[in-house]
Amino acid sequence: MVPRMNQSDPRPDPQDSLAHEPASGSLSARARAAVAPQSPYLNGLNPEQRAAVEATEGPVLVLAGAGTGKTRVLTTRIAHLIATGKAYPSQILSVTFTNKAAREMRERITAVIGPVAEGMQWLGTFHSIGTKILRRHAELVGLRSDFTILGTDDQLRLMKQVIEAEGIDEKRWPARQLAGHIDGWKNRGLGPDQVPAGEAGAFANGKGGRLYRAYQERLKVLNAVDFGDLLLECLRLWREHPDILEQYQNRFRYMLVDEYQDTNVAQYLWLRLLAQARKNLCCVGDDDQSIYGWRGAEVDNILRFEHDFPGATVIRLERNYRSTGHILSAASGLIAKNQGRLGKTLRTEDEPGEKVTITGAWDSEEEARLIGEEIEALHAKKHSLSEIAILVRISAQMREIEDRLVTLGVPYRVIGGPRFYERAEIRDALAYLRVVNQPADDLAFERIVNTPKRGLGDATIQVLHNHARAARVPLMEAARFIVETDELKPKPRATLRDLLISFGRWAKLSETLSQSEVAQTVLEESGYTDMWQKDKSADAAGRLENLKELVRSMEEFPDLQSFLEHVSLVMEANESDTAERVSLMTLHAAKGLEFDTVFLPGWEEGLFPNQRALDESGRAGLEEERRLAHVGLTRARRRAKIYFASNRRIHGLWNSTVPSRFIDDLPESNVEIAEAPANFSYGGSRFDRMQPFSGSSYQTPGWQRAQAHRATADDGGYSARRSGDRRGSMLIEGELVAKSTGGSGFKLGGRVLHTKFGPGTIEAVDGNKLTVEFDKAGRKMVLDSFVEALG
DNA sequence: CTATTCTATATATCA
DNA sequence: TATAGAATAG
Repeated sequence: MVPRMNQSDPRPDPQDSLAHEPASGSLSARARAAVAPQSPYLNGLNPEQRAAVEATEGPVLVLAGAGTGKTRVLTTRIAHLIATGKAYPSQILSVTFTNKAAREMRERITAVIGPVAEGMQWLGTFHSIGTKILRRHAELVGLRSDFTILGTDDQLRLMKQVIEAEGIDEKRWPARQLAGHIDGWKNRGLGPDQVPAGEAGAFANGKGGRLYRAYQERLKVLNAVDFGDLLLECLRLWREHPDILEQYQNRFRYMLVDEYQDTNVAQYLWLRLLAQARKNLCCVGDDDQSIYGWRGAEVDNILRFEHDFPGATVIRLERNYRSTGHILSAASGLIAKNQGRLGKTLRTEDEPGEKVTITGAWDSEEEARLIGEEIEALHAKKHSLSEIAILVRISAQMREIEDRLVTLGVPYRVIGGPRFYERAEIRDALAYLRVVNQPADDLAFERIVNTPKRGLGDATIQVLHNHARAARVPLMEAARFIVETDELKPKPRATLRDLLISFGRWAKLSETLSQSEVAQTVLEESGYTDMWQKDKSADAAGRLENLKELVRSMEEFPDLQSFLEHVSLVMEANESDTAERVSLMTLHAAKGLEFDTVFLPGWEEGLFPNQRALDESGRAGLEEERRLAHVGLTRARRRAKIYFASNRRIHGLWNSTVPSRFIDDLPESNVEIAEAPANFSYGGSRFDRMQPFSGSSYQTPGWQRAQAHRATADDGGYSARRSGDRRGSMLIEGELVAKSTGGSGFKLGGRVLHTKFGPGTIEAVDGNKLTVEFDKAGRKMVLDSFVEALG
């Protein structure tokens, strides 16, 4: 029954070989408890924190406001459980949301109680723990223990296939949308049979439920799960096999959950099943920091805790150790406007410090400039750049700010960009390795059959698919069959045969070479590395660098299998450089971090609070946005600076905007309005002045787009003329428009200068479109508004 | 089959 | 504006 243990888990488990002492540590831990009744690790905790650590029995909810020492409580509590001998490290289940959090917690526990903490095999994310459990009992839920975990892209591809197989028009009912529904159901712990009839009909005229079921069946055939399944299948396992549930209930003497406000229904059910027996469940969280409702988190879980777990102890941590008085009061005043909260009042013993500043800018460009100037000023006053952060609502805000920082030469780092393992080149490389490791991995196979391009396009794939489906075999096997027939034209047939032979060879290779050598070989022989070396686009070099990094990182793993396992669950960009840099990130990415100075641009209606959140979730959406604002403010230790702009470009078009209602939510005594900058000239947007033209051809999307282009891309002459006097812009617009519509000024054979491509010769003129042979960049089709006549 | 052009679309993110 | 995916031309 209990299949082989996870390979990455070499330590014997006291529960598996019952009544054995763990290898090391526990003796010393108990000795420590006996010798040191004073428990030094408890020193320095405030009374609430200490209560939270010592309330070991029964359900406990710790409401930990921002900056109140939450992590400290969590780690000390675990240390306490171990040091007092209440549980072995292996008997404590400790769940976090990110691997990073798990890693940090392990480190901090180790710092308190020493290497005993290494024995905490059940410290991890919901997903990693779910995986571990599922691998042990895979066959009970219809999987093999070496199942693959699908990433988002594989998931989508699979859903697309399912939709097409059902004969539904994929364009009318996009896979994206189906994925949204299925994710939603999984978040709520609903299997295909439990989806409410009304919702099952929400997709493709009532086929939603059926597609969900078909998708799950396909997953089983592929011996694969998606992220949601890692929890859902655990639930099913435990419900259908109470004896197994009981094993785990007995094993986990104490359970701790971090960031409880972020749990979804499935996670709640998962925890509740486990906690039913012993009830020693301690959840730590902050309802005021729940910002993931859009991906299924239920604030209700935390609001309902006392109801769900009768007799629960609730402990509030309200003493803030991070921010100065004004910042804290501003944040508290803001969040107090929310209805759905348990209620806490953060307090500090720190000085009031600086007030929160609010600065209005003319447009987002000026906003970026002002922020840049302030950063330079702070830097001149010897403030560390790594103690400065700019937190934006949406990542589209980043570009303008980055541009500004680049011009100023301020070093910065973007946190939370595309994850390392989500990058195209990494996913491709992994797909190769997956096929080598598991030839039946159809999704991976399909990803790379024609990457790099080798002439195996849609047509060939279609043939493979037909065979695979008819014979009910993996694509790889179907391919083997087909190259023996003459169904394919000679060329693709030969290419496909070569590829198959290569895969055979690579699979053999992995018996003799180390996995990183195999990877190196595969990437080279497949022509994948070549593909990027030939690519002369700007980011190709970075991609090659990433591939090298991937190969390097493989060396740390015992074999390919466990590497792939790790990779599908974790893998993060290892840019832990400590260089002096300003941090730029979204508010979501900022949760859990803190900085001396925090810039908060874009506090405008529609952007923040975000219109879409309002449209989709009404008041709940607004409250979540407000919590996000609260999170932003509470990241600041000493200075919080809010900005709004009166004009902002959204999807390339300028809109005039209204300051965010959150600005009015701030208590007046804690904020100050920063003086309007001197070169600030009111008098309406230059775009307001277009109004007289409304109804005319100037309102066409194309013209507006041209306007938008001009506003940013066209540098040089235009911006020089514009500088200083926005009122005069009307004339300039007219002039420019005349230039492009009249088509004058550009003649065949004329010389032009383009801001990006440099000088070139005009080869053709078509309205406002020019075909130009650039001296360096080759022939391009460009809009005339991007070039300037030379000579 | 591939390369180019066109067109639709736009939160946030973590496994 | 930027990008991804689809349509289309070669």
